[in-house]
Amino acid sequence: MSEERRLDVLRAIVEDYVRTREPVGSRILTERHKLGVSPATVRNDMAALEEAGLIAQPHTSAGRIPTDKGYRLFVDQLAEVRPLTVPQKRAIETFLSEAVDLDDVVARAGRLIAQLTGQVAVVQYPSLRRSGLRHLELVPTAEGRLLVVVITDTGRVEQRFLDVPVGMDDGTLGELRARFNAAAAGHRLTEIGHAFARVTEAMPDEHRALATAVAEVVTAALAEESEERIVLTGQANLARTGMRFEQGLRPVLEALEEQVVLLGLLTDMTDDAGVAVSIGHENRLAGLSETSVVTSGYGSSDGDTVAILSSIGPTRMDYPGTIAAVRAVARYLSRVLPS
Amino acid sequence: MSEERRLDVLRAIVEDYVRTREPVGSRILTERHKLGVSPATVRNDMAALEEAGLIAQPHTSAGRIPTDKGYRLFVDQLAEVRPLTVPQKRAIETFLSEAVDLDDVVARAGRLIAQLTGQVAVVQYPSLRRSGLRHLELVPTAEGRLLVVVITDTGRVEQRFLDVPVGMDDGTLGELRARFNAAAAGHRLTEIGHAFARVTEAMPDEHRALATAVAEVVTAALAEESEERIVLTGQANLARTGMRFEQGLRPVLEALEEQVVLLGLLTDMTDDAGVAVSIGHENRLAGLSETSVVTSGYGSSDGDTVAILSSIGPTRMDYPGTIAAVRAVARYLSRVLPS
DNA sequence: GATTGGCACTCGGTTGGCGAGAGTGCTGGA
DNA sequence: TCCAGCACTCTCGCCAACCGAGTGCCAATC
Repeated sequence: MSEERRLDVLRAIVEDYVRTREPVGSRILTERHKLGVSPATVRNDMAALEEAGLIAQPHTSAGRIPTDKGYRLFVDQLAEVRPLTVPQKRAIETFLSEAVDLDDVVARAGRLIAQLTGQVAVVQYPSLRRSGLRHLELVPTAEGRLLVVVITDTGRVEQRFLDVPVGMDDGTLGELRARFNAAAAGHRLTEIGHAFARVTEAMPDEHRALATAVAEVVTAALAEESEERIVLTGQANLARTGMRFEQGLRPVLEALEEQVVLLGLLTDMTDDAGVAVSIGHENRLAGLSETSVVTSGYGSSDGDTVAILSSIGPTRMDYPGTIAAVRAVARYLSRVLPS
Repeated sequence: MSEERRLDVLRAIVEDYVRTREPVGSRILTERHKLGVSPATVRNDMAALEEAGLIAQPHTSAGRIPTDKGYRLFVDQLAEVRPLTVPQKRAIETFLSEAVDLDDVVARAGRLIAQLTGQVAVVQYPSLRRSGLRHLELVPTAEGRLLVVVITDTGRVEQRFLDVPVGMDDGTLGELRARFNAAAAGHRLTEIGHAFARVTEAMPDEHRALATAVAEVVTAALAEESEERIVLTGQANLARTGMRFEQGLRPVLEALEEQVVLLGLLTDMTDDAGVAVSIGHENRLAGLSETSVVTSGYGSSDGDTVAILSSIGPTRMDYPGTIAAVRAVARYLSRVLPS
């Protein structure tokens, strides 16, 4: 009993099931794939594969479908890389380069992945970690409310509201802004705290509280780690024919709305710059136990993974195609994004 | 045949159908509502209502369900306002006031509406129209790429990428930034164009092109009308039991992803500061023909509608409750947002 | 020993028929 | 104008029977 042929059978099962979405039996298998053996032989192999936990049958007298473990083996050893077509690549490049600002780049990347894979795309924004302060702006809004705008040297912009005690005037604000900006110029995050402290100390007593509050907000914004935003695209794809889940769409949609948890899942998965795949129950999120997640970090110039983009679909997904799409978009993204 | 009772019957049908989600017949109607007449009489009224196109029966020998026209009449004349409970109001207030920045306010408003109505919330961001320039920042990113950050005096922040010819240095950028900021100070949008023109003219020849490009991007960003972003929340609610649509979720999800069209729908609907309801086929979007949209603008201090928030659910929705929720959140939002 | 053909068995899905229940429209009487 | 009664219609759920696909096993063959 050839071990190699058994894997051929597994590959055939996965490919057929992904395509037809129906349990595949021994007869059809021999008809559609040139295995060179009879159905009976395939049946024996199938029995062995089932013994190994790689395939299962939904009920007696139905064909076999791959288990999570089966998909795992397929992805790790059996799947062949299927590069995108040249037109596809070109489309990615032009579409991304037309982006008008940072948010737009991210949104477009999401749309690309959703389109290419026919699934849901999840893109996680660059985080602020290790950012320096480029500029600080203070904008009074409603009474007693101040909008603090922080621009980092990586090009990220953060906004924060601040409740301020009454009795501040434009002049004070202008002075405060000028001093903070001067103090922060060229400093890294770690040093900004000290620089700001010196500024607040130098302020006249009546404005000290305000200055401290602003300093706090700014450093908090810079240090904030959870300030990673998530963008979802292509949720309509969930309703496409063939996206049927045993448990229905509900757990999936709910899981996708749990942005914080989702974020954790993505960051945990993405080990380095490569593409990672998490299959079915491998996902910690219960709602995603019928789905697989394909992620890739896109790195900054210094090799660190600053953000993640991914595609989520049923475990019965086209893994080679999805992996190729995610990887391609990630690569182009690394090129376009600010270092 | 009393006209008044006929409307009572319609109201009873709408309320019952919304609650039970099942066609309602004459017998049950007389049992659950104190109409003071017999089923037979109700049947006559029902026949009249059906004649008027206000109700319909899915098939013979089934109860009646309201038509779009029936819902319209219900909303316009029959529905009683049902104010939120005090705890609900308090929850809205605290939750919104905890927002940390502008994006957060919008996100929280969406979550509130989704939660309160159990439907999908759509929030449209403030547009930039008529904004003045507060500050301009230029951040070099990847080679040949410049990030232009525009902060308006309404507290909105916009980012744009700009491809620049090689051969610019930090000094030039700094000077450019300083000059533009000085030129824009205190000017309204209409005047900024002229101010910028003077700046570019005054620049040395070798930097004139760069200056012109920046000026263009900034004015474009300020003038941009389509720069209205949309945030969706609570899509998981679509999968809740009882959100069944004849045509399935697909057209709905697809319509929700068509952000541009959706935006058009919302802006068309929202006439002024009040709450507007669009029912079923009244929506121009075919995908939303089984849904109703409840919108409210939230206004700036000068009374203009700057943005819109809305709740989308099946035509068979709890109109009084949804209207109350949307209106309440809109009101609190107007209070918190920058003028 | 691996492979194969044959065969009995299992089981899910489909079809068709039947009865119950709900609701209507209509008619005649109060 | 309202109401009670009655015949009619249609959907839904249920049950039984049937069909087909697929399996597992066994004995024969290469």
